[in-house]
Amino acid sequence: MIAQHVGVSASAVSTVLAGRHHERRLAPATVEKIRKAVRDLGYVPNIAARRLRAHDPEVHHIELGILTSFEAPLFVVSRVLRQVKRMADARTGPGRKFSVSIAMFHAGRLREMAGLLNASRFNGVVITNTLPDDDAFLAATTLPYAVVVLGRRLPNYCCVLDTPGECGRHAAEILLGRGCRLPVVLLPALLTESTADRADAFCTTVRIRTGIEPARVVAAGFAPTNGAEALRAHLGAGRGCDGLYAVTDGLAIGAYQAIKDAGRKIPKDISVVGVGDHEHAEFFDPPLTCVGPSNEAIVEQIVTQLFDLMNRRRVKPMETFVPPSVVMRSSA
Amino acid sequence: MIAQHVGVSASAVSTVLAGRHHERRLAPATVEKIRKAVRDLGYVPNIAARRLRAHDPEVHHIELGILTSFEAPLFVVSRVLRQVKRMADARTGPGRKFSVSIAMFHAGRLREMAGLLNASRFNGVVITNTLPDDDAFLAATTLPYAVVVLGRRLPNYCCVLDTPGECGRHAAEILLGRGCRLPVVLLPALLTESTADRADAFCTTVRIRTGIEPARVVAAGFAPTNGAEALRAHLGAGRGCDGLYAVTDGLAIGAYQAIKDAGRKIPKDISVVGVGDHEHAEFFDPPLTCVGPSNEAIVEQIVTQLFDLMNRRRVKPMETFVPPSVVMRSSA
DNA sequence: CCTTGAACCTAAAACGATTTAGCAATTACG
DNA sequence: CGTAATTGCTAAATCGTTTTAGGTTCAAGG
Repeated sequence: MIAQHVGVSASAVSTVLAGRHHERRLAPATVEKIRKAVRDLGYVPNIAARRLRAHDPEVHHIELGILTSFEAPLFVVSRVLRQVKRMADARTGPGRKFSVSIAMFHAGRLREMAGLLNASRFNGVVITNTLPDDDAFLAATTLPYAVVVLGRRLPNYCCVLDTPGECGRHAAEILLGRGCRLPVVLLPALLTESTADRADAFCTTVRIRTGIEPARVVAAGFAPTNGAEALRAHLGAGRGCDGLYAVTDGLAIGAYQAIKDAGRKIPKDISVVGVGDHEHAEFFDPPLTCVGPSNEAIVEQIVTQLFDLMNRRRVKPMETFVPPSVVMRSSA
Repeated sequence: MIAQHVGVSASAVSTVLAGRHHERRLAPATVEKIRKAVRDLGYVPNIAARRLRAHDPEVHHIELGILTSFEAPLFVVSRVLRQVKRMADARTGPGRKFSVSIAMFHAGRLREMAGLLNASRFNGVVITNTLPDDDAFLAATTLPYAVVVLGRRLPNYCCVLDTPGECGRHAAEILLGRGCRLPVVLLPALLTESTADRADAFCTTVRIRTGIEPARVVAAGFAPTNGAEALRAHLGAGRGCDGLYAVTDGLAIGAYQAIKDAGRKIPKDISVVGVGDHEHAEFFDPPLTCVGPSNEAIVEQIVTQLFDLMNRRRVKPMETFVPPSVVMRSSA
């Protein structure tokens, strides 16, 4: 304990910090001295020690984390969280409690997250929204606890992701089915593995079916503004578009605005297909047709695997592919 | 350690669980025996103990949490998180690291969150989206660490919230200013302190200015569907509406749909004012005029106060009122 | 002067994991 | 056969806090 360097006491500090100096009859002068020392030294109690000391040996505390990057939207993450919490609640009892939390890392800097390597923060984690650097880090070190990776393929972990190539293919088929001749794909500059896969599969499918190479409109980021800007530039330059696949719903929102501003109608002039990663895709105007991860199925898989790993009912890494869900609404 | 009850070993278990049995030359038979015991007993390592042991005494680890209810949307929460993280990063150095995470509680059951009372989970927290039960709990026990409460008034904590009455008043003035004669407020059945305040202030202002009592349309929940349903019923019953204040953007989204389905135009037939708690209010069609918490200002206040509390530069509870931000867009 | 009680503070154990140093038994080597 | 090396494991220290039991000093009461 730092404070005894200055003051003359040891466990009195604890008493003061807990605000129990009255019942323990510490002299007001001592209390003040301790408070001052605490303030001057910028003392920060060690949470791990407190927790170790405070916990009831009869009850096991299980710590679960959902790890995502700061930059990513929280829609899917929050669904995972709710499902994890549901399963945790079902398994909670006397002698068994869970804490579930969301922890964030700067995209590409997962390795810097404290307690990840030495297993001193979580009993189990779901990791998602990683960038290639993070994937490399994960691939290089097998974390010694329950880990499920969402949306990436890593040989040393349990991975859940939508069937590669399927999203893009379905999206292409929907647009071609509506008779589109000038399909366009709207994608962010910084590609994650899944967005890249969607765009590539889309282009490949269109090329194979029609011989046309779809235009790739690149947005500066994931935000609606970025999507609007990029598509506005494309339409403004007079380059054709009668069908749009936005690899992220955020981009689709922006695209809607650009399309409407250009005086075009959805879906009459331009059909739009999104991905379904936005909470309110159903309430866009018109409601957004989506081809994308089947969130319920994916979340279900993730959580099942996480708990299986923790119970050591499953030990080998495996890849689980979940076929995409197709939700036809009126935008295409 | 549980496993030595069964096996014959003590710290060998640790070795096996860390996967270091090769470098420590444990006999394969022993390893298997330990693995089996671990599996059979459902052993869960104690995170607090690991962390206490693992941490470098030279570096202080500060744990910050954003506590919100499962039921609430994460938009504002994620903004708080990002700002907290930014300030934490600025203060990080050798000898000083931060972890920031979001932890959720079931609305009304904050008291059940582990480690809250005995300060064994966080060095500082921001608490938001509480229900009256949670508020009562907080008011009854002063948590002995840095706490900032967002959106509620509690005498024993630092509270940050938008100026009471202002949001509803501004919203009313905007709608009346557009000449609305039949103002309506759309609100959820389960009222939080802030939504109730918005609705009440709105009604009061309208009544004072015009003598009219606005219709209160009550939605079953916070989701767009709830808003759409409620407003559809209202419009369907032939009850008038030429101006709408939705106390939550989720409800506004639903309202948009109901209004459009009824063949009415926004803002020509019905002006709509929202709150600005949705990430993409700007991209609604038409863009949503918002009167609501000035998120930047509030987040700024929260985070400043949190760090001040942790440094003990501020000790007394205080209420901070942030005037609402008004963002005029085309929906009203 | 001795006893008692109050006031104020401290020593030490405990929480559960990891790791270092080292012990005991066996095998290899000269 | 004696010594050294290897194999396979354990005892004990350690991390930082809280709490229990108890110690010391001083004043009051007899």
